[in-house]
This record gives sequence, structure tokens and C-alpha cells, in this order.
Amino acid sequence: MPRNWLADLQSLYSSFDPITSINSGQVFLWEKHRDSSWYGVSGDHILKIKQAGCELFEFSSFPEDKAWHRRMFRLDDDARTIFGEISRDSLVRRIVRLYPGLRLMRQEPHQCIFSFVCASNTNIPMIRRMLHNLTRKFGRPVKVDGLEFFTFPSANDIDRADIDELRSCGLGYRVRAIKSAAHAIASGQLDFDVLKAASYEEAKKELLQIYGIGNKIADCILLFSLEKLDAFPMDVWIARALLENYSWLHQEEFGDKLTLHQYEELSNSARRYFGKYAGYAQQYLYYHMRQTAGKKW
DNA sequence: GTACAGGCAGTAT
DNA sequence: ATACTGCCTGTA
Repeated sequence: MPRNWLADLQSLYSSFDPITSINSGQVFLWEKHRDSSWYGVSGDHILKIKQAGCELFEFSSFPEDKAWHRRMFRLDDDARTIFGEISRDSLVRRIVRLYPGLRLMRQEPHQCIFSFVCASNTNIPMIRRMLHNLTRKFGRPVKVDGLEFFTFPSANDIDRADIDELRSCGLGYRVRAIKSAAHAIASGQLDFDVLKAASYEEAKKELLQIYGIGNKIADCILLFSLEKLDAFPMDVWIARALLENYSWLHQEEFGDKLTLHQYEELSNSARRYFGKYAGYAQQYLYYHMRQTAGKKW
């Protein structure tokens, strides 16, 4: 580790870039409009980020919430400590320097659950389309800067929603999974405060009870909305990254598709290796894989 | 036409 | 326990 690494970290921390973060594949409902402003949907709020200069951003929200960006981009976390914790090798050190503005985001739990249930066996443009349709059909219209947006529907909204109307959002066979998740939340079976206070293992066990939530989706929900920064969601991109750069982390060979056992082994090895902020390392590796693969979303 | 996309659950071995 | 298969839908 270079001697000036800690001083380096301080400068990395100050280069926080919300635009990179919202475009790193963890959130789906953000759009760019005229004059370089980005608008996003988070629960009942429409959020806005305007780039006012190099590394200078203005954050606003409708209705007003002056602190939303602190919460959403986890600016209450100590990025310096986190970067230090996950920098276990030259690869992570390199990509933290490469994308110093990238942050893990804190999402509304219900929106996060519906988003990642929609994400099963499809691609990001399709996920965006499904969620966009859901907001238009079941959300509430909000005018911001002369543009029309729709809030994200509540679990109750989805729980009460008509099956055919849900189907018309392009969800396909995911309708059943969306419905079961909505009912679990609306009925109180899933209690976000309880899940946040619980350990990673306990909270994951609860999520896995829900029809339509498996290993990967559960880990995304835990990491992005339930404060489990040690969760390490394992998808084909991350598996590839681990296979190429951390072959010593796993014993057995595996192909493109992971078996249940392989998922557990890989994810848990990565969690042990990267430590309590493993999920942050995952986001960096994921973003780097997508960047180098030239994916546009 | 056919393969494929950031999984999951149900069924068969 | 582990492997195999179908699944909505849109795009290449």
C-alpha cells in the first residue's frame, strides 16, 4: 500500500459523483432531461440533480426534502473507512481510483423489492420499462419543472392492483412474484424496521420465504435497502469477475450458470474476503465489469 | 424463425 | 441434495 494512501483516500472521498452512481445499475427510474438535469423517482418523491459545474451538483426534491441526497448516497457513511476496508488487493485499489465518485445507494425498501423482483431473467432496459409502466399505472402524477412524473406505487397499491392491469405493464410471469411481495409487505409479514435491525442471515431467511425472491434478489434487497453492507449479490458479471481475478476464492470450477451451492460458496467467500463492506466492493467490481464490457444499458 | 437476457420455482433424478 | 426445465416479453 502506498504511503500517501490515506491522504489519497481523502481526495477520493471528495470526488463524489451522483450521476455515475445513479447510472451504475443499482437504480432504474432516473432520466436525463434538458439542461443536464437528472430526475429520479424514490417512493413518493421526485428527486432532481443538476450539474452546476465540475464536481458541483444541486440537489432538490418534490416535495422538499433537503437531506435526501445525504441519505440516498450514504454520505453519512465514512467513505474513507469503506474504501480502506475493501482495498484488499491491487485490483480493488485500482478501480476505486478509477471511479472515485461511485457510491452505493440507499433505496426505499418497497421500491427496491419490486425493482429487483422485476429484474429476474431480463435486462436493464426491460426492467426500466416495467417499472416505468408500474409508476404510470399505479403511481400519482407530479409536475416538476413542467415535466410530468409519477410516484412509485406503495405495497398497498400493488397488493390491491388488478392482475390484468399489472400484466399490461409487461411484467409477464413476474406478476405472481410482484403480488406475493406486495402482500407480504402490506400484511406485515415483512417488517422493514425488523429486517434492518436483524443480522444478514436472519433478514435473508425472511426474504427467501417470499415467492419470487431467491438468493440473488434477496442479496440485492439486503444491500440496497436494508443496511446489510456485507451482502454480496452474485450475478453472472460478478461471477465472471471473481473467476478471472480471484480464482483462489473458490474450490470448484463452474460455468455461466451458478448452482445454489456455488452461489453460496462464492458469495460467502467474497463476504469473508472483503469484510463488512463487501457489498461496496461488489458494486465497484460490477460497475467496472460493465464499463469494460462497453455496456450502454 | 431462433437465441438470448443481471433468476426463480417446480419437478425429476 | 443436485440437475433440469419452463417461463413473459422485447430485441438482435
